Amino acid sequence: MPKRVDHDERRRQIADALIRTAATRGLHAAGMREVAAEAGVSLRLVQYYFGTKEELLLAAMQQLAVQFGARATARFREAAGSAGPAGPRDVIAAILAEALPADEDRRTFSIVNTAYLALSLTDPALAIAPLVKNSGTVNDVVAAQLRTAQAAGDTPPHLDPDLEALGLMSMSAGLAISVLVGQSAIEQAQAVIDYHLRRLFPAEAVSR
Amino acid sequence: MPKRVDHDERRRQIADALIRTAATRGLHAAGMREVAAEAGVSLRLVQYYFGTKEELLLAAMQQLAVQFGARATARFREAAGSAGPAGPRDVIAAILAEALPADEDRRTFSIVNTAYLALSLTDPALAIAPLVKNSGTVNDVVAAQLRTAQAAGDTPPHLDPDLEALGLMSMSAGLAISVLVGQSAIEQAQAVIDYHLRRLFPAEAVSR
DNA sequence: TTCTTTATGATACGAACGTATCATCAACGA
DNA sequence: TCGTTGATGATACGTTCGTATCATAAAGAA
Repeated sequence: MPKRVDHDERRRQIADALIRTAATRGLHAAGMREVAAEAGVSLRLVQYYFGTKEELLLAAMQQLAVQFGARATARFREAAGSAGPAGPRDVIAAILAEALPADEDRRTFSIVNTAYLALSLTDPALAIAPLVKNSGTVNDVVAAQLRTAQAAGDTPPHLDPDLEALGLMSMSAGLAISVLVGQSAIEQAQAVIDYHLRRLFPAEAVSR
Repeated sequence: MPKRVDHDERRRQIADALIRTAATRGLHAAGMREVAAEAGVSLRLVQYYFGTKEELLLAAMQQLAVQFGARATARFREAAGSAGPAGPRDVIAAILAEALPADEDRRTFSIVNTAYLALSLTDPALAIAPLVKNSGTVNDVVAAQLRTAQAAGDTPPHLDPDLEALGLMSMSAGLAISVLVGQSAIEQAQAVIDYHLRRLFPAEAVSR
């Protein structure tokens, strides 16, 4: 076999170029030619790894979800530090903070994620199922963490974990958009998040 | 003067056709030809009333905001009924309920509004300013109503009106998207809204 | 009637897009 | 060395889009 090349790595590079382009010029404006130029490869190669644009869009969407999960995990692992495993509050706080456009990378994620969301609402080719599944999984994780916290006595037992999880994640998504359009500052968004975290975990102090 | 025709009314009809088309096939896919067909007029007439597509997009965006305001106003006027003027809770509940895709009309609004939001993030031609201004105005109204309720003793004084208003509106927007993608049911979204309304107005009972 | 406005029809142009099709070159394992 | 695979280049096809340009018909106030 000649010329060993990591196909998955190449696909990731090209998908990253799409995400970068979509963050600045829009998802619909990110054409095959522009993605190729952003990735530093030829148009022919983009066609080589992704036969169709739809295939490229789907791959980039999935990659976006993977990146988010990895970053959130890394964040609450770091938050826990050497103090044993990460507690429910650390996990939830990490997920919520990761969804806010605090820096350039997360801003890119929020923009492209919003673009995919809007596109999925009307474009049947872009399956809405995986997007919902990813978001639903995060939702379930938050709800499970709340139940754990309730069992430990850190969260008031009268709260509905599923409803609170849905409310938290929805608020986080809404706050991200609010910050993106410049309607509110990132500090305000984080303040709202912190306020509701204090409401859900009244016994513990606010970290950071 | 020959042939009296209400220009504003015609523009409204065409803009409505754009909104209807954008709700089903997407905002970027809503071309001049398709809008003309949806409105039942010729392509030439669309060009006649809106010289540019950008002009049409801006007009439809503004119309979307006007429709939302009118519907929210009508809703809390009806909620108040003959029992004098509408209270702060009625106003806030009406705004939040109006933002949820409970029926076909409101679903259309949510879809197209989300599409505009995503498009504004990357398209400089579509001024983000009016969109932020509209959303910011609603935010201020909610905050003002909260302050009024605090003065009347219906809302706990330790709450920050601005932060609560931002959180409420953001959560409402996030819930709308959650319902649109089918992640959560409209009843769940309304339950989350009701829960937070009870938190903000603990003395009053839940209406409807 | 006459003139201006409203509206339609039939195209046409240039640009951009996704996609496809040639040939060609470099690299590396067998 | 040889053959397979990765990668590039140039280019072309068909479609769709926004926009522009003709001419023309209907309708109502002056």
